[in-house]
Amino acid sequence: MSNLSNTYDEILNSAEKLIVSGGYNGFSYADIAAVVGIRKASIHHHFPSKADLARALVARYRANAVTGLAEVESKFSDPLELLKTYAGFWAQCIGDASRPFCVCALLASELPALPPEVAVEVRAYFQHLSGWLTSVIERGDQQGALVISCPARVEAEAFMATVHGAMLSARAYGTPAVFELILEPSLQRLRPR
Amino acid sequence: MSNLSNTYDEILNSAEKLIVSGGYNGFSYADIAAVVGIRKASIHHHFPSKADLARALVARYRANAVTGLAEVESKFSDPLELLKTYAGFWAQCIGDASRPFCVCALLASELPALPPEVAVEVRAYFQHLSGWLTSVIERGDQQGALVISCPARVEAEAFMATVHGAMLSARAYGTPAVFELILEPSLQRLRPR
DNA sequence: CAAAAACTACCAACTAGTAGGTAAGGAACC
DNA sequence: GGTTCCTTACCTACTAGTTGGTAGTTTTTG
Repeated sequence: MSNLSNTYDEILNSAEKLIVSGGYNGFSYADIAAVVGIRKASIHHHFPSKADLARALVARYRANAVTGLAEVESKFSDPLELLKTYAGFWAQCIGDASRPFCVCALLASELPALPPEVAVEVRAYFQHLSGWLTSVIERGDQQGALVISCPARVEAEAFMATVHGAMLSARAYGTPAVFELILEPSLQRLRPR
Repeated sequence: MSNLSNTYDEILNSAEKLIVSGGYNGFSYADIAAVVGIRKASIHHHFPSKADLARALVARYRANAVTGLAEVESKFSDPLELLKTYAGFWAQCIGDASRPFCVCALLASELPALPPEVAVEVRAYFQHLSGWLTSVIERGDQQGALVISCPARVEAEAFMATVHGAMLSARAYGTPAVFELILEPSLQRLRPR
């Protein structure tokens, strides 16, 4: 019986918003307390240290990604459709500003300054995502549903990098549309003629 | 008569190192003071506020990029060689850990939390780099020295995004080699057969 | 000398984190 | 049914240390 609006999750939700906009050092217990409507000390009850909070946050984020990707895979079987859906998810998140950046992409950029237990979670996210993309692309290649020009693993790493770089550009320019602009040719290249 | 080891530049140099590892909120005047060997207050003599320091830092970074790209362009005329040199520059920086990340790519990720005057500089860096890449690719296309599959501007944005995303992946995995792994097919695709 | 660049000595605000207390809700026991 | 006991979740009040920034003074230097 998980409560939809329990304090634990509300803390993680507001921390996620804050972290997405300013990174690990860009939020404080005081910030979260103000948003959630409790006192600073009460956050320590749920998350003894800031590193605990961030670790839990990234772990939840990663778990959601794992189930999310699995769900997409159960809905579509065409590999190109899978990649399009993944890219489309972010295009929408960035477009409507509901989730304008990937938590793990942001944290990866400041990885050397992160508590080790958080860094481990971030790395695991990258590994899972790249693994998923590799398997999709590999299958697409075998089925002839995708045209690849280098090993599936490399194609997958390049695709993931393009997605993250496109996020960065969209944020830098302040124009969400540039994300789709960049992704379009990447997807086009994989389409069989 | 610019002094090679004046305090002003030393402050910027150490700030750059610190910012590259932990972002805008990942460094403090105290950190810089410890590295440079002066007192905190002396930094305020050169840079009244932290935003001033960061703005000056990114402005210098951007100016170096502008002259650096112009220099590369005066050494090579082949468009593909130019792109390879740019990518190779970062491959080396990441490989020998001398400059493991682009200051502006990092700051772009936390753009919403940046002082506006810093954000402006970051945006200008992106615009210049993407403009340079566009002109190189456009020329390559006209000369037949490059094979492009979408408008030069789009190709340029995609190339820049790939570079930044590859940086992120190299940092996330902790393996510099992944940067070159990702860039290689991007360059290969542009090569005429 | 005068300007530049450093210094000492502060400050208020904020940082993560701690100590100790209170109120509410069950479960266990008689 | 009432009492005891433990747990959860919050609170107030505090700590030690850090943050960016200021005022005023001394040293260095062209």
